Amino acid sequence: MLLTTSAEENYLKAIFKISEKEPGPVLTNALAAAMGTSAASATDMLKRLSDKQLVAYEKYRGVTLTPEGDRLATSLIRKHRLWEVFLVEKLGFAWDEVHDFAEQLEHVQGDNLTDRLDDYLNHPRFDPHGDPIPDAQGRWIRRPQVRLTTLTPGQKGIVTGVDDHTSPFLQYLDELGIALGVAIELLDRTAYDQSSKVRISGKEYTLSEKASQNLFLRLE
Amino acid sequence: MLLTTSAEENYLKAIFKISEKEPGPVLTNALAAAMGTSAASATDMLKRLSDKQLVAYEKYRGVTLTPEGDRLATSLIRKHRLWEVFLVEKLGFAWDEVHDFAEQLEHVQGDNLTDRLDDYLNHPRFDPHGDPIPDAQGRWIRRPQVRLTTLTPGQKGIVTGVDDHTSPFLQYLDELGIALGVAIELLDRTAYDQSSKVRISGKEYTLSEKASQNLFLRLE
DNA sequence: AAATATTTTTAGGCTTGTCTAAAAATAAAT
DNA sequence: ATTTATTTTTAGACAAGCCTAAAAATATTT
Repeated sequence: MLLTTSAEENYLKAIFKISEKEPGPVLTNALAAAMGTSAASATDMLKRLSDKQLVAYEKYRGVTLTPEGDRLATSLIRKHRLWEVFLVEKLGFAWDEVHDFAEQLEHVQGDNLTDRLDDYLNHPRFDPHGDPIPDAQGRWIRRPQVRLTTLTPGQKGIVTGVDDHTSPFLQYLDELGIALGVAIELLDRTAYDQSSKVRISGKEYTLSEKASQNLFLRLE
Repeated sequence: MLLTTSAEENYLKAIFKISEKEPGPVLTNALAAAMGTSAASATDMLKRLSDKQLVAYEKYRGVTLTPEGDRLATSLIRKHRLWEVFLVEKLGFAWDEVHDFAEQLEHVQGDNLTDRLDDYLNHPRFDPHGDPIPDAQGRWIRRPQVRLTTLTPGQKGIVTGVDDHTSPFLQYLDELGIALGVAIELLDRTAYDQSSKVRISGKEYTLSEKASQNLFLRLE
């Protein structure tokens, strides 16, 4: 069994998430930016993670996760998302309040806690933001979903996720009545600023390009 | 708002617990022993806690909690015990499995988490080991309870708590069918080794003085 | 009251994780 | 192909939390 600190785990998660978006090795600067630290600190940590065989790191060439590092990062995401489900479903927090708690809870160590939590929550497959929760074997469910910006006027979709987990965005969605499972019809796209005219349960709204970019939908 | 690290919080809790048992200021060696660190490390930490006004520390004279330190320690014990209730009641862990998890969970920071957890658990007043859970205002419920070693033969009691939270003891109690709420009658005390002959739901057992010492009962 | 024993603190070091500034390597541009 | 710009690494520092060994303070004996 391998011991990891919270700091190491956070770096692993960041490497995982950057790798998801961009192919190829993760560069030091990108990692430092994601972690809110200096490039020097990132280099430092990469050496430690490399010593622990959690990443494959080549000087000046960037870093990738080893199978073990990938397994660990996946497990952290699983834990984070399961705790988010707990906080929303059981403790009644709003979807914009749970991130910081989950960020701490995901580092709690010990046998079986995650799987028991998973059982207790009835094996949820998506977290309160619509993100998939890997199962105990690290398997992911990928749903076909597209950004609102890719729809053509007249198309309809069901909200399945968000690509911005910050409070201001989530609270803005709350105000508009946008939540997971809500149906949205794209009425028109304004040529000037690419904003979206949409219909949500009968009412019409205008969403900026930025907001539209951060909304994932399953097409009807 | 005051920021504390997990290490600081653990020292505060240790000071609180030693203060509960012995009157007067807590001495450096006692604290170091409780924390499993050296006296030098304890001195080091006492300076930090003193700077943060969480303890009143006088060189060579020992340490006491300030009102703020007491408030914080109480809150940590509240959090620890609420999480233990969660782990046992909701996740189905045994009473000997939850300590290490709760030790980590008690350090999770953020507004309202504890009170929401308390609501969700229906404001339990005792944890799975029978220890009282302070309320949101830091008020304690003290129950009249005595050790099995103080009973005279013929007296009966209901198990209300344990004074040893380690797995070996708790599992031993499981084997004997001793749990919170179970009735025990002291039949006899062996003069030679002070062991207790007891009756538990019809069956007779012998408990060592050590085990008897660690069992709390409410007299019938 | 002086000597001895115990407790506590100080001094100096180590690791983790951070920083800034300088050096080195790589990439881009002329 | 050199120069210039960018990225990355190294070097040296610092705080938190721990250590051991030595010094200082307090307590106990004689």
